[in-house]
Amino acid sequence: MSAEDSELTGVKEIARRANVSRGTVDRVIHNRTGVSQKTKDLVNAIIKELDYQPNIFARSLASKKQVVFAVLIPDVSQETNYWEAPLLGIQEAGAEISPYGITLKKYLYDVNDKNAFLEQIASIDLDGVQGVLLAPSFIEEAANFVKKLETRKIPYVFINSDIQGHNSLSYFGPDLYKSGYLSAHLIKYLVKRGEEILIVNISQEIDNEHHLLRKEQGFRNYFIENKLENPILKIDIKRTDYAYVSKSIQQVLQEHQVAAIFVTNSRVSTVAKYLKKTGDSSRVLIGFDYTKENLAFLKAGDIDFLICQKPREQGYKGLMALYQFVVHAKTGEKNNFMPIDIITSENCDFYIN
Amino acid sequence: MSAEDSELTGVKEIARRANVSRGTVDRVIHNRTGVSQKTKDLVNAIIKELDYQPNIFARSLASKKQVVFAVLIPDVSQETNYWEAPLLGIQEAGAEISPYGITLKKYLYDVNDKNAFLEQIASIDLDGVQGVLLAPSFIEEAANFVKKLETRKIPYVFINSDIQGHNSLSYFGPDLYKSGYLSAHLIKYLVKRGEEILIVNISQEIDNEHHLLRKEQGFRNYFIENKLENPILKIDIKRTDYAYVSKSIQQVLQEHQVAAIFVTNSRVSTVAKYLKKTGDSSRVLIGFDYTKENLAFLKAGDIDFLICQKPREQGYKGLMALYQFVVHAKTGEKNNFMPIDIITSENCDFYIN
DNA sequence: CTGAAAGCGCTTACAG
DNA sequence: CTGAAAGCGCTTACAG
Repeated sequence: MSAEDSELTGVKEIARRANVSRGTVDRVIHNRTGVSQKTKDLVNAIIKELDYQPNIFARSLASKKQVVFAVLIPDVSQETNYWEAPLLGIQEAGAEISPYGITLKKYLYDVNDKNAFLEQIASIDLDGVQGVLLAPSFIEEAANFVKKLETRKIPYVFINSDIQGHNSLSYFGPDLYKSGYLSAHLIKYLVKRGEEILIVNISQEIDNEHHLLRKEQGFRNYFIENKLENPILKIDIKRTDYAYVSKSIQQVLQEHQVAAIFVTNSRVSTVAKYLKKTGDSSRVLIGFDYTKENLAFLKAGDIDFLICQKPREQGYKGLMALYQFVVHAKTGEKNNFMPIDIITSENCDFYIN
Repeated sequence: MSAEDSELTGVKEIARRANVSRGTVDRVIHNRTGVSQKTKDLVNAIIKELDYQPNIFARSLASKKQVVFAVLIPDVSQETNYWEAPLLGIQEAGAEISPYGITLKKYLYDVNDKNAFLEQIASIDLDGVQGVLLAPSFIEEAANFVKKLETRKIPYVFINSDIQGHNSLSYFGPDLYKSGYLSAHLIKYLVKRGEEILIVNISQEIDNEHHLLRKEQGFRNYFIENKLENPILKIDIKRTDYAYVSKSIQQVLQEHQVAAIFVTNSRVSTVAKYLKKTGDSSRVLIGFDYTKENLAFLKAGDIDFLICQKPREQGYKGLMALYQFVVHAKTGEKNNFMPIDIITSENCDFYIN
């Protein structure tokens, strides 16, 4: 029995059937050069017929090659500790898979500095990298980078936001459209008929394909689909410092009677800070992310709702997906949208990323 | 360099230093019999000195032994599909670790039938089991079982609820006290001063150490700590069928002016069904778990809040903890309390276990 | 383009 | 109580 079983599987059996050596089978399996097309075809046919699954224990034992994954995400900044959470998830997954010979190389960049992003990309030595986990903060630049990865056949996974039309292994992050849509749903409960609503995009990078705009679109479409007639204003603020943001907000609020403000990212704390200063807390304020700044304003009642989308889990699952693919040749779902958690001052103490 | 490195590690090096064979080192590592105390001590000292970490690839390649985990949880019943979620998480983790030679054996029991629980326990062949994941639904019986596991040195992990004072490897589930506490916090917002509140425990098993009582305690303590003067009634219903539950509820509601009802488990749908039938929707109703029955009543407005505690994740993480310990000798946190998610009709469509 | 042999770091019989 | 040898299923050099 067991002798029979063992004959029916493994490189040895493939070699026996193909009448070649195990070395040659190995060459075919790993797509190495130096095998005649004829032998290659034969071996591949047998591999298929046997539904051969390599023994990953034997493989990693024999090949002392280390698998290296590059991680390209924003650094924690003074303005926000948002990226602490994905990094934590990445480190958690990294610790879990380190016994299998996987090493991480981290490339952290300033989310407000496109050049820093490009510099980090340039500093990655792709020769030694079997996979990349990245947050494509700068869309055009990230798109160029992943094109390079594709030609080199290096798999990559997006977290936090994705770039549509690219061939990533998978994506772990919000369904941007839906989070905007849900925000609108929440705000609907809190404004009266006809009251004005303000959408605020705060980012140095706002262009046609930016992901904030996909949230905005979801938000607007909720009102359209539900035939709600509240006027929707919007303002794009292209600097993130408090002075600039507060001035911009002040201006709009002077000119309009705004009942609710929807900030499309974690910068909501900057707006909250301004509103708190004016002492006017009559407006509803909704934004994103469980950062420590936002949390303080949420607890103080200056922010009404925070929408969170499992930043830790994005990092954890993103890296695991890369591992499953590279080491076990397993592919999961391509798009993995995180749940949309609604955090209020009531449940915030119990929230876990 | 590399020759030097390889000399400094592994069984081979330990054997060399101890002046014994690799076989003997192996015997010591696995605590097998047939080694003199002197040799044992010497080898152990060297293992410690070298901080020896076995190569799990080589180990599983050489030892064709399969690792088996037993999973002992309730079956999905007609009354509730709650246990679908933990099972899903367990299967997910099972698929992830199956390449490492881990097999699961599932023992599902009827949550209303203590004998079924005992029968399943009896049918587990502990000789072939390296770890157990269990939900200790029947406390005394489960306690006896884990005592047996302890004498046999088989590690076990609790999910969903734990038994205090036992030496489980870890626990993944709610902080029962806190979920009761948070429920009280929510209800506080929804009742007026002095209005009566009803606590409902529905379970065939309600005794002094039952976990529903820990929720009740958290609930009561919130009111005490915050010096709220709402009268709190409570009723223990020891059968789970609709006819019996509805009659019990009817009786209390006839005698008391109840403004809010807190059901301490997923049976809240049974209460919702009754209230819906009476056509009286003036009372606030809070309960637990994202079952399909509860969800329907939540959407219809018959249940106001559901508290959920990541049932899928409990299963997933519980099994992974067992794996990490048995295969990698890694121990994590002992108590892993799940976040307390508040589900309303607004966000229920976006909830993920 | 291909094969034969050694080796990865363990465990498993078997022999004494 | 202990050791020498073979083997797990792959990959890696080396030789031709």
